[in-house]
Amino acid sequence: MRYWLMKSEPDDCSIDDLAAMPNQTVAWYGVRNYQARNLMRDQMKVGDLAFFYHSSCPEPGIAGIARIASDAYPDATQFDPQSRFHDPRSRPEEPRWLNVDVQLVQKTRLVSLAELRAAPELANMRVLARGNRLSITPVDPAEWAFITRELMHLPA
DNA sequence: GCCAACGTTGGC
DNA sequence: GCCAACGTTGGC
Repeated sequence: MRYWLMKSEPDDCSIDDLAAMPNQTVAWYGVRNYQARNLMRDQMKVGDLAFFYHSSCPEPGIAGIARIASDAYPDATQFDPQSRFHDPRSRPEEPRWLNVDVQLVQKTRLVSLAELRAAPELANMRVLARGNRLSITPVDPAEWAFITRELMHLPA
């Protein structure tokens, strides 16, 4: 089992939006970066856990925990001309973009980006690396354990 | 709104 | 295949 961090703009889909979805599950649509797509396609497995991260907002940080709830499958928005994620170069017989489904495990207190940066234990965390722009990054088990136990105060 | 950093595009 | 120009991300 692997751990992940997935960025979402709360204006688009916040942790509370996720909680309000049927089954508390949402398709992680809109990924238009090949590295992030490949991680979903090749590395993610149903049952993996992910930090749900709020980005591009007044208080960036981890807002909850989610579970990968499906394998990767074609992202419907790429074929929707009304969608801002529409990709006219993608063909239904050979879809370019994929998404997984993500299900809420629990909302947590907001662990801010500043807190993450301040922890020496997280110095090598991928999402904190200089210039990182990937919206989906792997999280080491030790980093996961540190954040959930020491910052979120969840039982091990 | 600024801007650093990185990804993508497209001419050659 | 190179690489300059352009677009996007995302914190501040």
